[in-house]
Amino acid sequence: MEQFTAFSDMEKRRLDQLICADREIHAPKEDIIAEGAHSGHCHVVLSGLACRYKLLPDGGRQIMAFLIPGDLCDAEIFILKIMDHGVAAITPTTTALIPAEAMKTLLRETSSLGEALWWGTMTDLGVLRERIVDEGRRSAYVRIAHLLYEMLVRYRMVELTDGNSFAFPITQTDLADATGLTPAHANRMLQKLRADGLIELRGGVVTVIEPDLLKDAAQFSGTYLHLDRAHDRTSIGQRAGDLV
Amino acid sequence: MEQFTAFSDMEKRRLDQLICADREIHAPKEDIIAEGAHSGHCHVVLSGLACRYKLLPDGGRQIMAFLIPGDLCDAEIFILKIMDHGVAAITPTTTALIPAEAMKTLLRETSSLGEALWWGTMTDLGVLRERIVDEGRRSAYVRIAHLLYEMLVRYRMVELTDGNSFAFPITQTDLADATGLTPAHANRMLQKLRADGLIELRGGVVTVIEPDLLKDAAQFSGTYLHLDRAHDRTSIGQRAGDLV
DNA sequence: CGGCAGGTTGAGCGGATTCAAATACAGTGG
DNA sequence: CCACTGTATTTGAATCCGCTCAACCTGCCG
Repeated sequence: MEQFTAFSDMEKRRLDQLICADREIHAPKEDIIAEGAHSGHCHVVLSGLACRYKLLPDGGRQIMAFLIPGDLCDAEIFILKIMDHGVAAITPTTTALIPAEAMKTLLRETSSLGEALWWGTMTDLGVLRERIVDEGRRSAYVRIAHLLYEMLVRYRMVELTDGNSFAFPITQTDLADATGLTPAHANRMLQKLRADGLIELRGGVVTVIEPDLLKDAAQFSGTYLHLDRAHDRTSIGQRAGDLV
Repeated sequence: MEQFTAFSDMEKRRLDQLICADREIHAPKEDIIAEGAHSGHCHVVLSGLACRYKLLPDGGRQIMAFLIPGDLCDAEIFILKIMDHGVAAITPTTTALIPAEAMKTLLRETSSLGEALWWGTMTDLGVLRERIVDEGRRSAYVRIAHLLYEMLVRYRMVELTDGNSFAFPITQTDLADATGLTPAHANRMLQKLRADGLIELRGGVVTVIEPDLLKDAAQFSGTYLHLDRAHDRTSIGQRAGDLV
């Protein structure tokens, strides 16, 4: 959230306080929030990797978003009765629980935090729209490239990259579920990306060998991530803004 | 927005006041807001039909959402610098302009309106996620059925249906751009829907002949529209909730 | 050592695309 | 009232991307 605006010390302290209060640890494949659930608190990912997903009548699964540290799992809990989708851990994941009440009052009191939450939600909308473009109009090869490049940018934002490498330990089945492909085809496209020398993929670590070429291959334009408001770009995760 | 919660008379008056202040009329194919733009006010659709879209380098177009009366075109204008996508009129469309300032102060003053805006945004997120499932995992036939059924429900919410008919004068090219298909194939699937006796389509008016069958064919589950909060369902557009 | 999950590979199929031409249709001006 | 024009819809045939479904391989863990 701090991408959007600088927080005052007091605001930071309040956030820390909320985050430290209560935590959960989730094992891989475990639901953090199930579809149809309504809990009294909000989950924030502190470490690990999770995903939003929906199951289909025919047994298929569609992953709609990956959640990395700093992401809010269920902002809708403020307002809506039930979750219209599930959130599951992919790797072991720790989350902080913030009471919905606390969140609501927080929004009323301070405007910085409220605006930051709006920014996060608006950015989520942008990411979803981009994914629709992906699945609607881009080829399998481009889709995978796009997903990987987007994850590189997002991991940079939270300073979880090592150069052009980042830990992204998803199975190819997950990748397929996220891109709307079959595992077999996702595999072939992944191989092509490697053969083209754009990326490397070993032991759950993605290394982008040619960021510029990958960006081109992905037809990536980062405006939808709205990093332009970053208050101090030089300090933000090795300048994620340079990638967009 | 009134789907979510009843407004007080004062709140209604304030809304009316804002909406009456300033208006725009847009011709078909005209941009209401262009990609990359940033205006100082928010657009609300009063009549007509518009769409969110993105253009692709290869000349293709992806429609990400249809906007019907009552929908907000550019909620992001509060927070974000620029639009990451465009909004264009499909039929002649009138919009009300609300100064971003007025909107911001409105949110701080009254909590009902603020929550309603959150509800609208959260619902938008849900609709986008459902579209991702659509394009990722559903066949062309199901996709078209789903889109049409969703529009039936949404038009009911704003009481713009006549029985199971509603005016939805989009071209098949638009339909194809929205579903991620080619016009030729969209046409064929549309014909199949008609041949199967599920819908009728004449002069820009969609008539759903067999709502239940269409819903099944669409694999539709309306939870993502979050109509459960409707404060007085019997009064809401011929009970749109009954369709979900 | 066996079991299992994930990754890789191949052959054949089919849904959706491409591209083209034919047809319907509404609006316009003669 | 009818040609004329441009746009939208319909149809056909060939092609291709991505799917299906199967077998096979690899590494890891008990």
